[in-house]
Amino acid sequence: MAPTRPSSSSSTAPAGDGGSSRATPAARLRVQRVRPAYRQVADELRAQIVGGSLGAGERLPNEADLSHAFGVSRSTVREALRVLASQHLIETTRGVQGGSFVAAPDPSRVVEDVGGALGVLVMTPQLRLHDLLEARLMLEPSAARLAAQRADADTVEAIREAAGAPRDLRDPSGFVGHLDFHTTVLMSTGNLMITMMGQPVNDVLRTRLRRVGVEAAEWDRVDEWHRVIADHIAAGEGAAAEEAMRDHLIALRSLYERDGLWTDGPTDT
Amino acid sequence: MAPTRPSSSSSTAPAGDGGSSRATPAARLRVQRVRPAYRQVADELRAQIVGGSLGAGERLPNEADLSHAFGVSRSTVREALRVLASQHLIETTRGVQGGSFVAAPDPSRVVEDVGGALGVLVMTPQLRLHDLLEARLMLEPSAARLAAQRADADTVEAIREAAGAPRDLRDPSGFVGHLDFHTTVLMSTGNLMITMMGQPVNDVLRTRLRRVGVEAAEWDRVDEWHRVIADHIAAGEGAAAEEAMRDHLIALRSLYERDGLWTDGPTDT
DNA sequence: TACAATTTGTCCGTATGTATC
DNA sequence: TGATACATACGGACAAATTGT
Repeated sequence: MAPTRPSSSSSTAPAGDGGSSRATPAARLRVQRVRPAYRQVADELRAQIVGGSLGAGERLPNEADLSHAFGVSRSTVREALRVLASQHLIETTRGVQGGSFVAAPDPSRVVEDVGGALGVLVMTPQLRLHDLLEARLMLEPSAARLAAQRADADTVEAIREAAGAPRDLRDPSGFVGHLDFHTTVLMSTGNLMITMMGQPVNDVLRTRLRRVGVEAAEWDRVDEWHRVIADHIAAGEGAAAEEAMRDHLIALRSLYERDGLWTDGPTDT
Repeated sequence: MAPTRPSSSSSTAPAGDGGSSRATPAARLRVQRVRPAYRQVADELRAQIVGGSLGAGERLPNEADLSHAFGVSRSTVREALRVLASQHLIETTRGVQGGSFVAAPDPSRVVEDVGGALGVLVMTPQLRLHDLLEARLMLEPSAARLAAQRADADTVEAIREAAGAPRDLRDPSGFVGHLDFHTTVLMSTGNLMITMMGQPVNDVLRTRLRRVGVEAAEWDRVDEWHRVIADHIAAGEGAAAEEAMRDHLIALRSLYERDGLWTDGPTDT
């Protein structure tokens, strides 16, 4: 609470009073560019949020009060709030009872953001399809082993459902169902960090990979592999599950890396 | 180019013209909350960027033109631009020749963002220290094996330097140097995706973990382990590097999980 | 059902800082 | 030394959404 001014130790001369007196000649050396006011406000509020001074669910002062407290205009406060909102640190609603509230940490939003960032990075010289598949090949076999060691009745059922759900291969949801098996395995480790590592890759593959050119028989083999892996996990056979997942991903990799499996943009094509 | 209006098919009645005519009674059922104009503008521009319609380095129209093109005010455009800038999709500079430019995809920014998001997630019931260490234990041994298989002269030198750099244990930079070895191993895989998976964890451990209570002799053993791993990687002994890294991380885990190694906030305490 | 209160959303006009030429 | 073109910031006003009376 009680937000402090962004800079300006003098209380009689609010920072950013339309036009102010900053512009000291020392700044001409371009040692460092002044950070805009909206950034300073955003940084200050972010520090209060991540520092625990503002707890999850807590309500921020309204925009008018914030603008007065920071000595900036309401427009500037709003730009700062937009930054925080786009980082999922606050959520804003309208109306009486509305306002800006500190958002609860949400892993799924992190996964979404990373997936989005991956979408613009992938297919550049820096990040190729092969890198994604190789990274997945590093994580998911170990995840399958861990899942086998820890699976209880509920997770086993979820994995079996993800592996065995019947689907029409011509239906787009079929492809989604396919990768949802891998997602389920990640989550079955009971380790959120492992899910957050692996899921963005799966998301990018799901949204940017074409299904054209893949024979139905190949998809049947994918299904069969999933069932085998699910059986190993259900039986608690960690080493076997790891091996089966590795073999499966290697086969998938050669399937994916055939030409024409990529789209330029999202799946709309 | 040629951005379209956010909604409002009628060209004679710009959306958000101070007061407008929307407010159809059908909306009273709260089927869906209307998205604010700044959000629609941001989404439209984002679609143009990720869709390739606006290439990296390309310049967006200035704020006045954008406000005219979208039929909204400059303030609304600015809020949209703040959202895109905070997602590292654009960069804005002032002055003539300035403006908003489509940013080049930058993996390091993704790593920073994920690290920041991890910082607010960690130490909640959803994500514990043990999860981070376990996830690292899954990734880095395999990464060490891959690094050994691929290391050329330059990367070997970098790894040796990260492992053998002398440091004062009482100096904070010593701790940084310690985890930089693990970062170097990740990067030595030549696979950016693996680095992006593992580095945020290392960042969080570096910024939020205390060094107090750790004996100097234990740090010496950490150094020794790093040297052993570096030797295996330099010799191209993948299996040995993987084993050594695994043993090292297991030992580190028991070291980290002792009481009192966590700080509530960033390292300032 | 109607009305009031509160808060965000959006607009406009204006002024200033900043970088380039 | 200007002149230009851009982002940055201000302040005030009104519209829209939500909740309560």
